[in-house]
Amino acid sequence: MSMQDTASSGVALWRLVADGIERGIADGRFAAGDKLPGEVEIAETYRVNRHTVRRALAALAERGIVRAERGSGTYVEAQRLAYPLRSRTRFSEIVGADGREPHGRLIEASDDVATRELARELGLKAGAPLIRIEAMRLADRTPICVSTTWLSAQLFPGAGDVFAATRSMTKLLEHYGVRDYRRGATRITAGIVDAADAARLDLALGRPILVVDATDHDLDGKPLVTKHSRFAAERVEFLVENG
Amino acid sequence: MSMQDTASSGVALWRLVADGIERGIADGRFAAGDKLPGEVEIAETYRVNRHTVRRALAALAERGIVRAERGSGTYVEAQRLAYPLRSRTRFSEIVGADGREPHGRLIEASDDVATRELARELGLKAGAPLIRIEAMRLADRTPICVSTTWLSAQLFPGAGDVFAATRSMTKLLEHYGVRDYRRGATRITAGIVDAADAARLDLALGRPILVVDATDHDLDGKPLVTKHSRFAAERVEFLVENG
DNA sequence: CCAAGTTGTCTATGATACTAGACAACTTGA
DNA sequence: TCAAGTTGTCTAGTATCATAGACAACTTGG
Repeated sequence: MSMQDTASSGVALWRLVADGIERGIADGRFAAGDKLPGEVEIAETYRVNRHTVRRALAALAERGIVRAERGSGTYVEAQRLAYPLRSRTRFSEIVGADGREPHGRLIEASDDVATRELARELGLKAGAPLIRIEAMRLADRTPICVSTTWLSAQLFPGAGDVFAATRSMTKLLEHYGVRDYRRGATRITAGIVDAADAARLDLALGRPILVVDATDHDLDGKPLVTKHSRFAAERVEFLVENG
Repeated sequence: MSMQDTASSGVALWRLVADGIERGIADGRFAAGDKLPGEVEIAETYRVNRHTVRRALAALAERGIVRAERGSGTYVEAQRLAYPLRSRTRFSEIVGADGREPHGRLIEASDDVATRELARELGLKAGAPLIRIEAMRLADRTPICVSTTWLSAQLFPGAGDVFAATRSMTKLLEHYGVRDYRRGATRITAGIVDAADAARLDLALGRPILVVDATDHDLDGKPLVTKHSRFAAERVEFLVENG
């Protein structure tokens, strides 16, 4: 990359610096509100030009993770999104309650057939036609999670197009006459982001994710959709209420 | 990166292609000796210029993973290094037996103090002075593992310098009069490569590693060194003899 | 031998990445 | 008020990244 590199790795220097700083924030070395070291000092620790540091900080500022104040310093903005797990969980409401702006984005919609596990979750027979929606959710400009959602193709024909238009699962269900729904049991595990999700979540390489599997039901308890979501672990914390 | 990218990710296109191909090899989609698709076909599947594919293949060839034959095609060279786990395990012998050239490289040597666990492994008291050696091992030009080795600073004064000169743990021990040694119990687990090791192992992002913890003893059973090694899982397979 | 398909090499162009130095604009604390 | 430290902006030069097209050199199968 730079002149000094003996062999280019294919990863830009500014990205390495940005990942390093983001990691420092994720690890708690820099807390929300903290002042980062000066650009010159960061440049010295990473042994790069100050402009390269500025590129890295600009990328972080673009995502709302840090905020530069001229003459004063650069400060950490990032805060983990508090994500309460209740039976009535709406992404847009959670993000809005945090004072941030929710966004949805469709990655891909395709036809699929139910595996035995999916069929059990959705109360269908194995092999039943499904619609698979791959989507992404952001708070302000920071990607929060990628999720794969399956719905019955018979109950929700053309669901992919509806989601593309509304970019909201709640509105999609409304479109088919579902006025309210509840989340059933939620399974949470952890893992490491794979290459595809890393690119989508704009996540530093090799970082942990929270994996959430859940099925939403209507008020009669009939399964509507089942989801497999991957959250950037460093950008969210799940809150489980006791009692 | 490219003109078509809306936002540059900081990772070069050729690196994404190279990682994709290496992943294909690691996953077994391309076996050793197989012919890869033609450069034009690869360029189409990744939607990049043929020259970008050539850059990716050159990087893989540089590491001995593929081999190009003019007029014919590009073939997979990579083969997992068979790594027998015996009480008498010498990296250089294993690699040599595979017809490849072993290399050692010192990353860092520093002073350290024994944690309770390290002290127990080495038969010392907690807080005892240690020397910590961070080293890397390669077969031909492919990195195989990164390992952290701890030795007693009292038994092996200046061990860091000796390792830097000899680049071999066996020779280091010989330097202090240890003629032979045996490996004790070996603990194997798996994990995901962290950012630092990923860079050192030149490993595609988010890939699994084999984690090996072991302590070497002299012939009287006295602990000499204890190691924490991280192997690129896709480049090695451990062989455990039964009986 | 020939045609098709492969890798190797060349030239060319434009966009990015990184470094370097200088100075402006601003904040903070003494 | 002033000096020191901070971020913001500008110009400039070199190297890398990626694309594009053309053709050479070679292998393979018929």
